Amino acid sequence: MVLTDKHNHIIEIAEELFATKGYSGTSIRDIAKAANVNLAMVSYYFGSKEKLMETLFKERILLMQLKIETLLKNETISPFQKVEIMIDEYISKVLDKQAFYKIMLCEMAQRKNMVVVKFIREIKLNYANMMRGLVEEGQRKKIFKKHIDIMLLMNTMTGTVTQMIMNKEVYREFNSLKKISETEYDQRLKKILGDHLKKIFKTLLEYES
Amino acid sequence: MVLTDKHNHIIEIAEELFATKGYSGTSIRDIAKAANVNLAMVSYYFGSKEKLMETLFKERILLMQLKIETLLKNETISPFQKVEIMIDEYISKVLDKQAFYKIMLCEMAQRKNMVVVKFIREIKLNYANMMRGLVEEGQRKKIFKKHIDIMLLMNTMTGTVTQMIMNKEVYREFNSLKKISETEYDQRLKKILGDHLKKIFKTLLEYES
DNA sequence: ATAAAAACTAAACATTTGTTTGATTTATTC
DNA sequence: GAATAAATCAAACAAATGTTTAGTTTTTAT
Repeated sequence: MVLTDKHNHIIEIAEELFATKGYSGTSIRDIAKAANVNLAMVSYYFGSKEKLMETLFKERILLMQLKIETLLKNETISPFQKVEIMIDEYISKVLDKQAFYKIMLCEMAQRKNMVVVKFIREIKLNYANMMRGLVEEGQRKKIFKKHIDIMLLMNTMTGTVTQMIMNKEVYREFNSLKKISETEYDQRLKKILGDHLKKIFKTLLEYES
Repeated sequence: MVLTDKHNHIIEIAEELFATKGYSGTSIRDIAKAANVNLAMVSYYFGSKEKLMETLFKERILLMQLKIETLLKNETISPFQKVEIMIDEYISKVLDKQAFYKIMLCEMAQRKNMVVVKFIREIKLNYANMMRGLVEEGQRKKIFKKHIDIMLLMNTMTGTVTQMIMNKEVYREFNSLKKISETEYDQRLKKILGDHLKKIFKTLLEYES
């Protein structure tokens, strides 16, 4: 299925609405109105609401994949530096596609659409396998500890980032950051999260020196 | 509003359905059928679907509050031991009410019902303030570092636990734990999460010795 | 320029939705 | 035990839902 500009436009609108109102809470009429297209066009383009959701996931999944094959082979960078790069890349991706991440989170809880569940599984395994590659390299070089629970580590990363995005308002209020703009806050968040997660990963991965 | 056994029964059924199908994805007919009561009874008892959701939150919020006032005053326990107790208590609560946590997570993303949003804010602030009490004690006693980002720390805790619950299947497959039962897995999870989070909190809170 | 295909539209379709009604049964009160 | 209140029920209600239809306009290909 080749996606035109119109396809992508509808997908983007749907993404925003699904994130804020949920999949079931968003009607095709909502999407059509917000996207400024005729009601029938959504079914015409995607077949059904369900298929629209699946297409959305199929599209976004590509953007979400961590691509660090070349990074893995690079011998001039230390294993932990690679981990740091991976963390930064992950944070950037999520901050860039916050709406999609919210949808993914809800769909993870409510395993209703099996196609979607499969996609999420795919992302999770991609992350974990990527991480496994990095960890094993560090272990071979005797820099990283043995017996690392890779997926637990990944879940600390994804969970922390997710919670910080979901709890923006409370965080900003708790830390008196109400004044700064959303984009400036996101910029700060990137740094805060990066530093925080790198510190955690360092202590859990590297041998004490 | 005094809740009878019938109220609580409907709430429990609704909790399970909301968690697996989402609020909008669950109809009053679904709830009535699963709870084995007449369709009209749900509106009769709670007024509306929305009010049912709000009652559910009002009920669960009480169970979720971390109660460590007495713990805080206890002078025979070290600050970090108190943190450990708080972590364990949190994990127990979440594992005990997984369905509710899933609902909370989705409602956090889709801030549709303002009453619910207010309740979630309340929980978050309760956690953060509790933690602040613990951290400040440790800082006064020169055991904990200065400049702790309390809510970031809390979000690492809540996020890690949430992700481990949401990704059970993937985690079990990735670690070849398909054989063991759900309850046995939850038991293991409790220990794994506890150890993991305590290690993280230790390095982020305490001065290196 | 014309025929065929694709894009688009308004209207209609059958279900499903949350909620209410009005009647009936059960429980409580005096 | 009669009167009142509460609980329960089947049925009905209007509104909203996803999808389809049948007709129109626009684009493409020859």
